[in-house]
Amino acid sequence: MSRKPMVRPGGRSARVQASVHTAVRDILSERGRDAVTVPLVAQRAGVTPSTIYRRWGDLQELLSDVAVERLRPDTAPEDHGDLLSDLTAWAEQFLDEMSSPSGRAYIRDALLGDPDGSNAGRCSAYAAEQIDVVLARAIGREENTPDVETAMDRVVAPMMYRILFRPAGLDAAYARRLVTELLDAGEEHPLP
Amino acid sequence: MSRKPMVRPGGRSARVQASVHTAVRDILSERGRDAVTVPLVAQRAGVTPSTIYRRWGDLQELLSDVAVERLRPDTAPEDHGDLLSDLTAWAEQFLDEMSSPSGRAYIRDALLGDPDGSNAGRCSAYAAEQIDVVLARAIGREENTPDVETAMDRVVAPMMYRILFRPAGLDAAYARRLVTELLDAGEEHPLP
DNA sequence: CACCTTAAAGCACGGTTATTGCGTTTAGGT
DNA sequence: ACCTAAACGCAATAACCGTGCTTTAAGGTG
Repeated sequence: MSRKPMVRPGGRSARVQASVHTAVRDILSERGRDAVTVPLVAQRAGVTPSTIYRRWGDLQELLSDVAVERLRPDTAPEDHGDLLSDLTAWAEQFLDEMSSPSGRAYIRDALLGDPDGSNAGRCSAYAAEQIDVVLARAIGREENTPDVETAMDRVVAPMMYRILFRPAGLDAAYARRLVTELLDAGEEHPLP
Repeated sequence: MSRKPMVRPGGRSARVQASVHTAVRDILSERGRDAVTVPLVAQRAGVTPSTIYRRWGDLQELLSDVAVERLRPDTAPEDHGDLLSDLTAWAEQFLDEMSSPSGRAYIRDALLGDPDGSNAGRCSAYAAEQIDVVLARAIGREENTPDVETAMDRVVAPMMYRILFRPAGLDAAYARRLVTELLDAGEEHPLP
């Protein structure tokens, strides 16, 4: 019996996908979000609009797809020797990238064309993965280490909430304070 | 000298605004988000499309406007006699309302048509206001009480983050746990 | 109370976009 | 080298978005 090919990752398909993605990013950076339209993306990518509708089905799904790829961290968190330094540096960089106007726009796009929540879930998984690397290092150093869920609740969630709902008055000091409070709380219940 | 009338709140304008808002809510609940379009809303509201463009300028701004009004709490938090009960009850109700499919949709709409972030800021202000009422009661009872910012970071932000980015596995127990952890942390540094 | 000013709503139209049917190309397997 | 079907290109259609101009009526004035 023959295997069913569910998707064609090679050759023309891959070329079209890459071309469309870069076209979307270019238009976003050059003319802003409102200028991104299917015919324009298609023209810039050297593709017909119908191709985009067949592959992505919707402009918002395409934007969400591009946004998630854009928000994926391209490098592992740096190692500064201890948990406090590692988490602080990561949180500062995260807040800096995400709170920029383009960062907020990408987050909103990722949330938008996402009926089942899988794209937004992928964004959250990226952050959890990065934090997990940092925490695993700390465990290796036998430091007192919170778990990933607590770190997400105490550090990532407050930053993201403020980025989305209260974008005024966000700075690196806020990120540092969240990390400090997370680790201080852990210190009060030291492991035996 | 004469005062400049900046806006006309009475008579026809108010009638049109109410009619358009209810039309949007009806279409949202009957046919879903994708069916909401300016001509359809206009037809249902007994209004011409140009009126909507003049007043709101954009479909997303209209949706954002309706969403914010829908998310405004219509009643003060109930008084259960102590801070733990009050905050727990409020958090459970908040999570229940916001994590529903329609709640998530309204939140996304409020975030969307919102270039300057004022609508999203209003949503956050609603929650802060409700929490402030609860905390003010607790202070009146001379209970040990965290401040509003801490409560937002520890309770509201984690719930909202999970609603938006990780909608699976959310229940009242999570809300209770967040409130308990917030108040337990405060108990460790009792006021003199 | 009648008049005046002007914000707000209605009307009609042009331009652009979203969307689908059908034929052609080409990737992946036999 | 051939075959199948997945993916793409072309073209046409219907719907929507957005705007200039006209008409209505809200709120103030003499």
